Amino acid sequence: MRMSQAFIPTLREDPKEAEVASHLLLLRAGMIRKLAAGIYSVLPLGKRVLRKVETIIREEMDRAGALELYLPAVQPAELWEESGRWAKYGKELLRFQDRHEHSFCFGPTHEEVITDLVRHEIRSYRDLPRCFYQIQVKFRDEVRPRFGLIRGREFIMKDAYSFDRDEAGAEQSYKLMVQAYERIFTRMSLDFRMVQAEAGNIGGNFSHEFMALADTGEDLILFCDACGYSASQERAEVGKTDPPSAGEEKEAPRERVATPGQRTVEEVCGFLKVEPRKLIKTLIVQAQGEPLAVLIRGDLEINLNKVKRHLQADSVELAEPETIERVTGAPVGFAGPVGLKLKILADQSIRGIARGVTGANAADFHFINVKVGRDFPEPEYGDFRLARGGDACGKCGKTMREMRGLELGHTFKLGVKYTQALQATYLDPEGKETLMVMGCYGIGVTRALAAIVEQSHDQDGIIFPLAVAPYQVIVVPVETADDQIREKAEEIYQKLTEAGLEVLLDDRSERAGAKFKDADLLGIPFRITIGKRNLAQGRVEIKRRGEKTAQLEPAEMACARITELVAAARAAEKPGDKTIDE
RNA sequence: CGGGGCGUAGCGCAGCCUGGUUAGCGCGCCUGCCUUGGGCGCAGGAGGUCGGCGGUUCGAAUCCGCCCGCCCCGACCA
Repeated sequence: MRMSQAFIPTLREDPKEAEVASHLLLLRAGMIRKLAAGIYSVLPLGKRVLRKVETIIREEMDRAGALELYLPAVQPAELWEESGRWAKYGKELLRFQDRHEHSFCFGPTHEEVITDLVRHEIRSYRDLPRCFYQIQVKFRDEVRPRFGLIRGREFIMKDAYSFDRDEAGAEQSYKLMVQAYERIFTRMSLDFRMVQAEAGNIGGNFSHEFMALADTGEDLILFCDACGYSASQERAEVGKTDPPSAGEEKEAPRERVATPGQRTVEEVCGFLKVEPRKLIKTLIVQAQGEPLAVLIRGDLEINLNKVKRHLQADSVELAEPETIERVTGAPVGFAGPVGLKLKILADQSIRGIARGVTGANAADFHFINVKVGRDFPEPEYGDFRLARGGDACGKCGKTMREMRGLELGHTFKLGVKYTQALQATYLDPEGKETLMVMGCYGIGVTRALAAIVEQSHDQDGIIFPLAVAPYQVIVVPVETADDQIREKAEEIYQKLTEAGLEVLLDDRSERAGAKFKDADLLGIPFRITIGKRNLAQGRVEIKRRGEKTAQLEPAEMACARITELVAAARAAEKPGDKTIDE
């Protein structure tokens, strides 16, 4: 492609709306433009990259035996009512009506539609297993779209759905997808980790996230270097830690002290001059409407997912102030376990506290010197805390590290959640109606593009991995007015293109500096520079984007050399088959 | 939804507090010359509902009210 014919509106200055690298550089490189909050146009250069990302995904999904199809983006409300999600999904679901006043939504995901299709079309065990996928635009009306393509409202997603005869088959399908995912992200040269995850809105009983490591990532991931355990913060289990104060301090009689207006951990600690870790924080939660108390050390945060899992409840949320007042007899901020007539769960962190501080279940009063087991019965212990770096690993007890991550993909073992709701059954060999067992697997395609840029850029712009670069080579004639230079550039451009490479020829009559700046900004992996002095000696310059120095090559060797370099770089990016089978 | 910030030319900004000819600057864009190894120089030029509506005033980009949009933090979330 000749740059004079292309449409690559690069920006010299930073658009003020962009703060993170991927957003900024994709805008500056002329790959995307914003239409509205969280809604972007993808320009030709960006589209080329996106297509490459999609191609990698297609190749690996096909290799895993998944079948590509295309499902409607506009979906009838009835289907969502059948699965129960019309009521449950909330405001993220964009709903609207057609001219007949029938309700529809713009699909944020496609479990309902695919399950509907499959229940009508698959009747026999002979037709199973099957895995379908599509690459398509989704819409989720996010509360807060941000960071450009990282969290858009409209975005492109690859979603796949597997249907199996039984749990064992579903596990096999899941494994296949996980392997495909590892190959996909490896081929994109992404630095990623697969972590255990919470299933969230999609549901199901088992799930992993694929996280690109990035400081701008919105999620925290926890790792254990010792045993390899890795999980999202929402999910990460924390091992038993030593009792924080047992043995250190003698017990003392419990006392009721006035703490007027001191509600938060911070306030109470300031007022009573104690460390947050001496506090026993008492949270009133509701599990399916049923109130109960959860205790946790004052310096820690609770993870309601863990409470939910422990109780095997469908929903667990913090109680409303009215409920708290009703069950504790005190306004918010003064709840405590002493004398509380509720089921009490406790995080391991409060085990053995001998002189703790708790609310007194009375306005403006706290207890000090509270001893667990003496002043209130030993509660039901569990792991309910939000994991942080430095916490003990839930598997081996060694210390975990935390890192920021950007969710690229999410895999779920759904079980029969949707097949049951929509009655997707098949006849087994004995002629018995049986529910299909389902899995679903998503990849944020547009987000993957953002993640690649996030992980691979420098001061000057993007550094695209070869596999997804919009063009592999950019040919830069330094003086377009010079016939010799122009002709040589033209010749190299033609030859490389004929050799099957994707080449951009900067035939604009810009100055060298401007061309170099743009070439760097766009992140094209290889640059061939043709200048007067070198050409006089029959040489041209070859430079790899991201490397400081360039190599001089005889002009007639340039094409062969580039072809060689591209092939070598391509090979280096390929996933080794070995790394996949762990 | 809570907190903070912003909306003036394609992009980045000044002007607003303290109302007053024709609303400025840099970059980009167009024309010409010059130049050509890291966004060069010179000359000329085009481009504006000052986010919208309403109000105050002789007069509003500027003051007041309402609304809309965007960005950041938080809550939330695949």
